[in-house]
Parts: sequence; C-alpha cells; structure tokens
Amino acid sequence: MSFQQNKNPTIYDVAKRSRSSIATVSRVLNSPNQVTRETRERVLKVIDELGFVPKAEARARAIRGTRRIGVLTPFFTSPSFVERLKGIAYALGKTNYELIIYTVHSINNVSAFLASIALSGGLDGLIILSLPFTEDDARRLMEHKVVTMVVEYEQEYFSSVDIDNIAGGEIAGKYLLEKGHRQVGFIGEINPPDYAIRPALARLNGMRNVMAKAGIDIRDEYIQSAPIDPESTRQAANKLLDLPEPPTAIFAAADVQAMVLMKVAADRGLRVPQDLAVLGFDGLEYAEFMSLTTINQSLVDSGRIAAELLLTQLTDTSRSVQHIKLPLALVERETV
Amino acid sequence: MSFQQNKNPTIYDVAKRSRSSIATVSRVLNSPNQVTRETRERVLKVIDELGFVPKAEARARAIRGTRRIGVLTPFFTSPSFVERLKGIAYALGKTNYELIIYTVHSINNVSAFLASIALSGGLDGLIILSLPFTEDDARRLMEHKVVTMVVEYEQEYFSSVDIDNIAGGEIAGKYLLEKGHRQVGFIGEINPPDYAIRPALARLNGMRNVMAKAGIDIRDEYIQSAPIDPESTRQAANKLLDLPEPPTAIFAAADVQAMVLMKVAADRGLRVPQDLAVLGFDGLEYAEFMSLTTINQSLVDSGRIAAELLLTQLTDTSRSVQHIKLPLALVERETV
DNA sequence: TTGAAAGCGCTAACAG
DNA sequence: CTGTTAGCGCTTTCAA
Repeated sequence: MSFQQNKNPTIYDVAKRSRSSIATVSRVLNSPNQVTRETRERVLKVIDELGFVPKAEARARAIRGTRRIGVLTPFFTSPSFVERLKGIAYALGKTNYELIIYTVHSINNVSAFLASIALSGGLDGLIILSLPFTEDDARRLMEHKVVTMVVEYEQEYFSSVDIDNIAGGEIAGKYLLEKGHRQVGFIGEINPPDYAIRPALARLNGMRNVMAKAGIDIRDEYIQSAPIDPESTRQAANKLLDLPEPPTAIFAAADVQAMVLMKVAADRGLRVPQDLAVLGFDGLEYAEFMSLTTINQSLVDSGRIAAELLLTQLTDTSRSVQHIKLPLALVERETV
Repeated sequence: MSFQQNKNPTIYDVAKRSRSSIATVSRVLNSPNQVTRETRERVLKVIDELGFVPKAEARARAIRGTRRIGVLTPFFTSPSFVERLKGIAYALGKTNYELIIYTVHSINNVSAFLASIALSGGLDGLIILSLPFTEDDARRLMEHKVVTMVVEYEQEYFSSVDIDNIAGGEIAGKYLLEKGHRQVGFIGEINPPDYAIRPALARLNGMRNVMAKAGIDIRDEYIQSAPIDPESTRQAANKLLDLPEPPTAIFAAADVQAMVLMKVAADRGLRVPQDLAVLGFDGLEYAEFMSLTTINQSLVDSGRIAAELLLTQLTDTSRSVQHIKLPLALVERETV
C-alpha cells in the first residue's frame, strides 16, 4: 500500500480513511464492545495500516520510561563549567538517565528557570552549577520532588560538592611566599552583586591571611577585580603591570585569567617567571600546554561526583544531605 | 474569602486568582524569561498556594511534537565539540526547546544510540556532531520523523553544516610556502578506521596539493598520525622533532594538537617560530592566549547555524535538505 | 510584556 | 450502534 502517511496519524486520519467518525475510532480504542465487529475490524485495519499510536499514550510512555536529570549552568562563559559538565556527562553516560542542559545567561533569571524546572520540568534530579538560588526556589524543588545537587556552593537545603576556597588562597599565598615574592598581585572576579557566588573573593582572602601572617599587607592597587572574559582580564592585567612598582607575582583566581595574563606579559616583553610569576587556579588541561603553575581543583571530578551522589540519592531516598569538599593540589610547573 | 480550591486547580484557576491570563501562566511555566519578574512572582505565589501541578497529558496534547532537541556528540574529547555545543545551546536558549545531550564514547555504538533515539527518544530534532552513521540509521530517523542535522560531515540524507577541509589544508600550505617553508610536517588524526569521519586527512591532502603544485613532495616521515589526546600528540611531535632533519614548520590539524606541539618545542628549547613554525586549525579561543597562528573554522557558529537551520526545518516542513559550507579564515599571530 | 482566541488530539454526552 | 459537538487543560499565534 502506498498510502504511507507522512504525518503522524491522528484519529481524524483513521476516521476519514475508515469512513467512520473520530468518536467511533475513539470507541474501538477505549470501549471496543460498543462497536460492531465489522466497524471495529474496519477501523483496526486502518489503524494498523497507518501505524497509528495515540499521541498522549506515546508521550506518557516515553516520559514514564525515561528518567531525566537536568543541569542548570551559566552559559559556558568559563571553561570550568565545561569541565564540570564533562564529569557529569561521564557519570550519567553509564546510566540510562537522560541529560538535559539548561543554560542561564543572566543570574537574574535563575529563579525563573528553577521555578519552571520544578513545576513543569519533569526531572528526577537536578544539578545546579555555581548559581545562587532563593529559599523559595529550593522549597519548590523539594515540593516537586526534584532531587537537587549543588556544585561550587554550599547551602543548607541540598547536597553539594565544592572546595575550600580560602584554603586554596592560602596554598597560593604560601607558595608565592616560599618562592620569595613579597609584592603579590591578584586578578579575579571579586566585585559582583552580593547575591552571586564568588569563590574568587575567598581565594583572595586565603592569600591575604597567609600574607598577613608573614607581616605582608597586600596593597589595594595590587588587587584587580575582573570578570572571567579575556578583555576584562586583559585590562586588569595591564593595570597591574602599568603600576610604577608592579607586583613580582600575580595570582589569578582562574586559569583562563592566568593565561590572558601570560599573554599580556609576553606582549610586554616580560619573561615569566623571571620578570613576573604567574599562578593560576583550576587545573584546566590547557594549563599544562602553557606550563602554567596552578592549583588544581579537580573540576571534572566535581561534576562526576555530583552526578554520582545524585544518582545514589535518587535510588536510596533515605540518604540525607551531605556536603563534599574536594581536595586541592598545587601543580608546580614553570610560571612561578 | 478563602478560595482554597479543593479540586485539582488548572491554569484557569491560577490565572483568575493571580489576575493574569492563562497565557501568562503558561509562560511562567514554560518560557519563564518572557515574563516580568513581578508578574512571574505573583503567578508563582498563586501556583504555590493552590498547589497547582500542570497536567502532563494536557500539555502533551497541546504541544505539537515534543519540544525536545537532542545532540549526539562524541564524549568531549576535543574542545571543538564543546565550541559547537556552545553554539547549539546559544541558539536553543532563545526557544523553549529542551536540549538533550547524548555522549557517545565509542564510534561503535553510534548506531545503537541512533536506533534508540529514533525509536524511543521522543525527539523533534537531532543534531549529530562529527559522527558517522549508516543508511539504516538514517532511514529509521526519517521514518520516526526526527528532523536531523549533521555537523562536520556531508551526506545525502540530512542537512549539514561543515567546512571545506581540503581548502583549509590549501590555505595552510599556501601560507607556509609564503613564509618560506619547504620542509613541512603534519600532525593529525588521519589514520582511523575507514568508517570514521576524518577531516584531518582532507586537510593534509589540501596542503599536499598546494605543495605538489610548488614542486614540493612532503616526505612520508614528516606526516604523523595522532589522535587528538595530548599524549599521542606529544609522541607524534617528538617523532617529528627527533628526525635527523626535522621539518621547519608543522601544520597541526587541530589547535589542541598545535598547543601540545608548542609545549614540546618549548621543552626542547626550540623557539617558535624561529626554530619551528607551528600552524594550527580550528580557531579556539585558547589559541589566542598562546598567540597561535591558526585557521579559524567558526566552531561556535557551526553549532548555532545547525540549530537554527534545524529550528526552521521544524516549523517549515517543506524546507528541503541543504548543505552549508562555513568560511575559513587564516588568523595570523605569532607562531608562523 | 501581556491577553484574547484559536487550536492541539482526544473523550464523552447527546441525539439520532 | 454511530456521528455531532462540546469540552478537557494547556500552548501558541496574533494584536494591542
């Protein structure tokens, strides 16, 4: 038969083709004994020919059958989100959970997303990457049984995976001190609206602690706030290096920023580390290509562990909230 | 008055009680950022009060299709997939399609994935990144009405977005020639199973063409096949540089490989470009940080365009298969 | 940004 | 028994 329908057939198609009405078709589907055998057979024949499947059922079946885990992430501005995503995808790849990505472009609509996700997202689980949310958002997620994990952020409602950023800053400070630096600069995203998550600030504070203990007060002009993007970072780097007495070492709160800084230094004819030491933070794979000394925070692992934890929480519903701190490790290479 | 609904509330109830319309309520549920914060909060408050939960079958009935778009991608081994994903996420972020990620770890189970996606994926559309598939896979996708787009690959069944890799190789060859190089090497993933997609080989061939025209025959030992991963690339780089008469320039078929190569060169005390010229391919953002000269293939755009094309094909079903070639551009920096 | 109104595919009440 | 028709609860143009 070359009557192959090109659209998904509906009961209207079946009705037309079987010369009956949609009501009759509906009946053979739902109350088959209210229909004469002839009619029923005629209709069924067409149903088979058309490969008709009631749409709602198909949908319900699909939904019921597949389990879904969502990830709410800032739009991939920084490679760190990608690394985390990689870990999540890796962990979920071994299961048959579906992975849904929601990218948020502005911190202002996190709540909007979360509400929508909770109410009509149909998710079993959700991982929130580095994004702050309100108490209402949390409550709604819980009420709608969306098991949630938070990464790079610790709060009371959900389990989380993150690091000790202050300790990270301390590692940085200690190392720079050890290497003989007394005039250390800082570049990082520390100057944002209050409600955002700012690990960079904690890292700076960690470094400050250590310096203070050594009797060193980091000068204000050595501290530059800059969003992660290359242009802002470049400007911050230039400000630091334009100083009459520039720092001898700069700690960048993110590896990408350290990389931009290295580029700026190179363009200025500065040798790294002789003229300027550069210390990064993150442990991106790219850092190795540039021989960047950095503090590794196991980004891929953070995603993997968050996903794994979510998975166990999904099966073992008794599991209670837990907060995981990932270890930090200095990776010595050639820029400090 | 206590309007406490005892029945299952509907969006009509929510609309009435929040003094908005059902359309607006629907929007806060599905397209949250098309609604002002005030309106959204007002509506959400009522939703919470009423304990409103949207009925899945009603929703299924009302939406045409499933509002789901999938992306089948190799597990993020190479940053190029991430860039493409970024473009896709960007384009989809403006719609209210859901973005489902399927990561394939081995080329051997592409077919399995595709079959499952076609049969029970419940997708409206699918974007296949850099992964080869069979005729059967294609047929099944078409039969199940999954509108499919292919990236980095051109074939007869579906629309595609890719580049002219031979032309890319020619650009590389011309440029190196122009810069005075006669002994050029190559590193890239050219030696894989037949059924895989190998743009790197085409790039090599493009370079070969140009060289041949200039009367230069690239020596066999100057051509190193290496998978994208750092270790393999490092080995290939070392082989090239260990040669009694090493090439004066190396074209790497991927920026990440070029970066590894630069690192290897630096470790050997080679100056780039004086002792060794390095030319990449891709146009990653990182390439800039390393001042890498490369050929930009607009990876982000490839994803964005694929998604946009898919979207129009989804609405305008009359649109026929089309194959888009993205432009290539040499980005001169400091490594050649 | 918002609301009115026209569907979506299907069920069920009502005539015939 | 069968067909007509009015919904079901939600989504999505289209104007305003």
